[in-house]
Amino acid sequence: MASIHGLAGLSIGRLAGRVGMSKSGLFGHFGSKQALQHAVLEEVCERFVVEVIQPALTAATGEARLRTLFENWLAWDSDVRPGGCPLTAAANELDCQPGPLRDYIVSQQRDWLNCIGRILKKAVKDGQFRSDLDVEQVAFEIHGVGLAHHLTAYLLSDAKARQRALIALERIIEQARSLSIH
Amino acid sequence: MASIHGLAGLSIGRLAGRVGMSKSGLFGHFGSKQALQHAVLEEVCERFVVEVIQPALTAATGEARLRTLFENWLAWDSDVRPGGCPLTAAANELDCQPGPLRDYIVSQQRDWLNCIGRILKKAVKDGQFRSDLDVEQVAFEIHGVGLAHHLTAYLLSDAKARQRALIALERIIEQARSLSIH
DNA sequence: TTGAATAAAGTACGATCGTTCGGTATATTT
DNA sequence: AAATATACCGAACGATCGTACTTTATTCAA
Repeated sequence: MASIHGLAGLSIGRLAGRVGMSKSGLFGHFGSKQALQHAVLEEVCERFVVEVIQPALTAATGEARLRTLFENWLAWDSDVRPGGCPLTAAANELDCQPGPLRDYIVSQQRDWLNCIGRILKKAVKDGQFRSDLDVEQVAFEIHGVGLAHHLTAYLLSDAKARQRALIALERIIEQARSLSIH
Repeated sequence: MASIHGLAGLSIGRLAGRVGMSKSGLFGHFGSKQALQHAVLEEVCERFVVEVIQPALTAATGEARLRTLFENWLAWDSDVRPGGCPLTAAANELDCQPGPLRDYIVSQQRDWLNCIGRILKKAVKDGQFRSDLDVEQVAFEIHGVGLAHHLTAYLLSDAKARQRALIALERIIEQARSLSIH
């Protein structure tokens, strides 16, 4: 519900109806709407770690791990959830609404970029990627590919979204591998 | 208001208060909330064309035009509007809510990608970019860089967002210029 | 000068929002 | 067995939502 209607559109009454409870019965478990929203975000983040990050950490390091992580991300984004990644939706919804919810999303977003960054650094250390690679820059670009995938798949309903995203990643990897041209 | 609180959070009462009118007085001009939301989107699109696309069409064609378009886009995204590009926000908000509003956003988004695509094609025809360039793929990637810029600037409040986006564009251009490596 | 059209305001409606309160089962502890 | 905590419900609150109806100014054409 949060991924479709947004965190603000996730109303307690409708949610209670969906799970077969009364409004006040559901409300009692959280105490406030903001606490419910926070709980939703925490739950989604936990699942994200389990479904996207952890399986990638068991894969080989460096380039292969990066590829696995990215493919897991695409699968996560287009899998069961009817509205696409709820974190991307929340990030866009809250990007200019200060408060604890936004703070939480910001920290999670930073963690995500750092996660990509760490994998890239390992690939540099292992000599797969060139030594002068701007890791944060590449993480920024990979993140952008994921966002484009989200919109292309869900807004434009374009079946080629996944393929486009994979090609874009390969292009980024290829350029991270080769020596810089000046 | 739409860029901060979303199109759903743009309430007629609050908007009327902001412009110093009564709720019903403002309502009379539109007839329904959906018509108001549609009018907002149309107004934003019109401004987007005037501020981003049109000035780029007067610049030189091909690569230079692409650069100008992209820089105009970044400026538009980070300029006056307190919540960043309202179209990106609306696209994310409506991506899974069928209806005329979503249809409108979809068509505008397609126009935008086609606009980028046409400029790329001209650059290919002029020999600036390689002849076997996958134009739609590059448009996809450029779009992704813009989305990453939006989130990096507004959610992460990262001052380097603009620089990151410009570097990413240069990388894409560089790769569109060189011959493909197989 | 009269009449029609328009713009704005005021009021009110039913719905839904988040939230509070009081009561009633069911579990758990003592 | 008694006491206590927990889970849930129904009802209600004040606020706000989008929308409709009525009325009062203002503008403009006949």
